[in-house]
This record gives sequence, structure tokens and C-alpha cells, in this order.
Amino acid sequence: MTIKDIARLSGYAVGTVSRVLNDHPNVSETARTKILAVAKEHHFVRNTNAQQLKQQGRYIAILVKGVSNILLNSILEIIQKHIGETIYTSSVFVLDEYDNEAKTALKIYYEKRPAGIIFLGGNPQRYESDFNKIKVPCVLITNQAPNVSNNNLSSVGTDDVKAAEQITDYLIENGHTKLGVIGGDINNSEISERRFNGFLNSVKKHGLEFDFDMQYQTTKYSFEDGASAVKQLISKCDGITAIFTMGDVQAIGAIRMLNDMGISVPKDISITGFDGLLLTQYIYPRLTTIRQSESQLAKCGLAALLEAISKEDEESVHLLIPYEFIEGESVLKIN
Amino acid sequence: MTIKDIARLSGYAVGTVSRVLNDHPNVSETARTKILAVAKEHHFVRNTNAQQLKQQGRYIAILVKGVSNILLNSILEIIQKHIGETIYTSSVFVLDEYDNEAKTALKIYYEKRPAGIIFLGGNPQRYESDFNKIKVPCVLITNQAPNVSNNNLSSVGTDDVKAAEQITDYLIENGHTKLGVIGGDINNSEISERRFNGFLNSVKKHGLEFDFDMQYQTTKYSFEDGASAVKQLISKCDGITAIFTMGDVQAIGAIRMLNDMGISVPKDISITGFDGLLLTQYIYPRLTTIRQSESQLAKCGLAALLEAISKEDEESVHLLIPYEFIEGESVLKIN
DNA sequence: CTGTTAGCGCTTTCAA
DNA sequence: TTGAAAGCGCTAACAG
Repeated sequence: MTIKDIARLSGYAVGTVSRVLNDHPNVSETARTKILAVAKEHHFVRNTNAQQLKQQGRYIAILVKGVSNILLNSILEIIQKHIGETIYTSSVFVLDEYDNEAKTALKIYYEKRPAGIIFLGGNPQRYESDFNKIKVPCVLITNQAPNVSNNNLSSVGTDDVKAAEQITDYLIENGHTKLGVIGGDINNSEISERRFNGFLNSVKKHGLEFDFDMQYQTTKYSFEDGASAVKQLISKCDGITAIFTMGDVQAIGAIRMLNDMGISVPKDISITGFDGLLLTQYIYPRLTTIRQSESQLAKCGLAALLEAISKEDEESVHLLIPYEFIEGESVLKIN
Repeated sequence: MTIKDIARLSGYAVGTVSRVLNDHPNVSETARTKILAVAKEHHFVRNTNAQQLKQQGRYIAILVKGVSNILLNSILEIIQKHIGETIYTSSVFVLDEYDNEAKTALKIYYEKRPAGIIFLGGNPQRYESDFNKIKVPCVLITNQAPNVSNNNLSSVGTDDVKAAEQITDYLIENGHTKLGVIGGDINNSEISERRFNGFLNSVKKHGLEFDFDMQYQTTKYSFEDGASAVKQLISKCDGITAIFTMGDVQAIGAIRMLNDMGISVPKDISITGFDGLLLTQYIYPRLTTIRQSESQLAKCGLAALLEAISKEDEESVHLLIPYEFIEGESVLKIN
């Protein structure tokens, strides 16, 4: 089924069919009705390759970084649903945690000539030279692009600093004074850096000490790495009563490892997560964590991109989406 | 930059350029070197829209049945990654657990004219009349298409019967005689049916009784449904000491609920899972479960489809991928 | 071995 | 309001 077939079947010419399909003006109601009926009857769907070959620029590329990241998966679903309701088409590219998203994006940019690019997780800015060659609007979701010079780049994320500060406040207000942190590489991950800054804000505010070398353990975002990190952390630093982790999965891994070492959570050590995965409310103990709003991140992110595409030379936007503090059972009150 | 530009710049014609780019024979080494050099110098990248417009029928549709199914998600990722390395493109259609996959597939078949269709979960054979209209190779992944007449249809799955039997044997050999089952609808899900048959094999082999109405609880594949199912199960049937669940997520939901009711796993009730999600080895207690090989399922499934696409009139294949029995801590030895 | 050329299915002028 | 026709960039068949 091509528009040629529809044209033949409906008695109109391909031009008219195309106009109807694209909701263009100057088509009679008769033609519109007839053509739409024929198209529907024959399950006609446009060949997007041909369409995009012709009108380059109604296509959005989505890059997802982080295999099997539950949070991103669920945001992705929402985004795709919304894109379906616009004039744009999209496709998804999955990247490994160690792939270079800027390089991949650049390749896609050349090959597909998208109107815009959505980055789910990851931060292409780290590879500036590649990234700056991309001349279409981009949006970072769950990540932030704060003091960025690149005017193509918007971002929609959670206020990591505030959230981290709040959850740390909670730990301290429950009587914990010697805290450990399991987090990302603060020199290479801006999310980790921000969460750490929030943590530090709280620590300082309460007049506590924090020795980075002793009390911080750098790790990747996985169950396994959370587990090994907590082992290293408690072996190098005595007397920690609570651990702030930068992701639910690390928290779960850490709890598992502590259990295996005969250390109970939260009786002996308290732990907090970050992200608010559904799962965290089914494990034992229920995790105290920060829930990021998947639907809001998705909706606002896409909206920002479409805005940027339609209005060229616009200032890029940087939004923070409200989060939710979830009080679980993984923190013990010790005062 | 188009191949036309490259042709002009290199002094050859577009045909030759195309041949070089596609590694076709009948090109002189001189031409190849020259053209490649020019292409590289100008950062030329093929326009995939044009390429695929030309090469129709290089599209694979993937139908995923069961929203937010972690196992399928993870298989999906692997498949997409592999497809990216082939000449094919793909897109994904997500179906609800109760949608009719044959109907959807047929619609996609008409609309998109894919070269092949992958079914992740679900079984379109149940709707034969619709499914038989599909005239391109299909492959079922995680499911089986045993005595099937349809020669388009291959399958790559786990030996559910044997796996279920083995894990049930384990329960019984640990002294459990009154077993509960939390599983899918055995009248509508062949996977559930097979797992139940494996379970029954073991039960009969050991001379135990099983009252379906009392001891079986039908449920969907989610944390939440696992939680509510276990509640119903233990309220309608006294004295169950072990529960065979047909999915890890139900098992996790069930454990959570039992905990909330003051029932400890495995001290009071033992539980087994099915699927072998990574997660199951990080929760408390570690789940005793069956690990399906995601990567093997993905790789073999895609390979089977591509094979079937390239060689028409080939006999379809039906593979069983080895599984692994994982002994966790969720089963108590009571004899 | 290389060049020429006919489309792939679609959008979008330009005429009618 | 509609039809005819010119490509978008590429591949592959055909002719040389």
C-alpha cells in the first residue's frame, strides 16, 4: 500500500492524497473523506523513510544510556507515547553505560538528520568537541546542563542538590552523625557531583565532619557495585551508622552485602536510596528514598525539545521537576 | 554531502561510489582507495532514509507482551543491539498482558510489511485464523511452538516443563508436601500451562496430592499481583509450607506481603521464583529460582529469524535454551 | 571495471 | 480545488 494505490483506489491524484494525509488546506471535504476512508480500509501507513527523505526534520532521535535502567525505561515509554501524538516520528538508540553518547549522537545526527535529540541519562557535554558539531536542539532528561554555553541544549531534571540535602537531613535528624556515601565518580558525573553537594550542604549545616577519602566510596550504578562498595566503605571507615547511596540499585546491593556480613539494615546500619523505583517498596527493608517523577520528566523534557525545535534562536531552558521523599524502613532512629 | 558530491569530488560516478560504500565486487583498488579517501575527508555518512527507501523489506517488527516485564525488557535490549549491527531496522510494539497478539501482529503485518516478526512473550498461535494470514517468518522468544503446522513459525525458549519439575522436586526433597502455586492463567498462557505441568509431574512423581481450586492462585506478572495473590492463597488454604511461583516478581511481591503479615520467608513459608532476574540474588532472602539465559534467548531467537528470512522455504526451527537452577535461601529444609 | 539510469514512496511546487 | 511532475539520496540493473 502506497499513496499511489490510495490515489488510484480513491480516484484522486497522489498530490491530493498527500495533502489529505498531512492535513494541508485546500482540499475539498469530499476528497478528504473519501481518501481517509480508503486509507483506513486498506490499513495504509506512510513509509517513513520516503517521508523523511523528502522532508528532513520531523524526526526525533532518542538516546538511552544505561542498559536496563528501570527509571529510564519507564520515562522512555511515556515519551514515545507522547511523540506518537505529534507530527514527529522517533526511534530509540540504546547505549551501554560506557559508550560515548556524544559520538553516537553525532553519527545519528549525520545519518538521520533528526530535528532534535533526546538524551535519557548520560551527558554528551563531556565530549564537547563531538557534541558541539550537533546543530539541532537537544534535551537532557534526568540530567542537568547548568552553566552551559551551548544554546542548543536544554535540560529537565530533578533538583538533586535539594533532594540529597533533604534525605541527608533526615538521616541526621534521626541521630546519625557518622555518615558514609556510596556514589558515582564526582569528577565525571555531574549528577553524582550534585547529589554529593546536597549531601555536603546538610552535613555542614548540622556542623558535622566529613572526610572524603575515608567516608566516600566511588562506584558504578549496579547491584553488584553497590555490594562491593559497601564492603570497602565499612572496612576503611569505622563507626559509620548510616549510608547515603546515590541510587536505589546500589542501596539494594549494599543491603544485600551487609546482610551477608551479618550486619543488619537498619538495626546496625541505616541506608537511603535515590530514584524511587517501584521495586524499592517491595524489598526488605522498604527503602527510604527520593522518587523522581517519571511522567513529569518525560512530559516536560519532550515539551522543551519541541519548543526549541519550533522556535529557533530561542534561549534554551533548564527545568527542575519536583521530587518526592519516600520514608521507608531502612533508616533507624537512634536519638 | 551526498554520494553525488563524493562522485564529483573523486572523479567517479555515483554507481561506483555506491559499490565501494557497499563493499560490492567489481571495483578497482584504485577507485576504492580514492573514493574512500574522499568520503573520509568530507565526513561523508550515508543517508539511511534513502538507503532504506530503496532497500525495502529490511524491517523487523518486535512485539513485546507484558508491560514492564524485566526479563523481556532485558532480552529486548539485547535484540535491539544486535539488530543495530545488521542491515535491518526494527521497532517495538508493547502489548498488555491481555491483548491479542495475533491481531496486533496482523495489523502490523499489513501496515508495515516487515520482513519478519519477533514475539517476545505471548503466543500468537492461540488465534490461528488471524495468525495464519501472516506470510513472513516469525519467531517466538521465551515461548514454544511445539507441534505447529505453520512453517513460518520458529521458536526459542526455555524447557519450562523440565525446569518447573526440577524446582518442584527441590521443594519436595526438602520436605515440603503441601505446596501452593502462584501462576498465570493456565487456560490462556501456554507458558503457565507448561510450568504447571512440570510442577504436576513432580507432585505426582512423589505421590502428593494437589487440589487446584484450593492450592492454585491465578495472577498477573507483577510485584503487586504477587503480593495480593499470596494473601488470597494462604487465606483459602491452610497448612501450605512452600509456594511455587511462576515468576520472580510475583515471588518478590509475595515475600513482601508475607513479611507484612508477620510471616517469615523461608522460616514459615518457603518460596521459589522463576526467570532468574539478577535482582533475585540481591534481595532478602536470595531467591531459589530458574535462570533463563537472556542473552542466549535473544541471540538464538534473532539468528533464527534472520536465517528464516534469508532462506525461504526452510523448515522452521524450535530450540530449547539451557536454563540454570539457582539455589538461593528462600527454601527451608524441613525434613 | 565503470557509467548511466530507473525507480523506492513521498512532499511540494507549479499549472490548470 | 486538483493534477502533473520534479526531485530527496540511494541502490541495482543494464549497458558499455
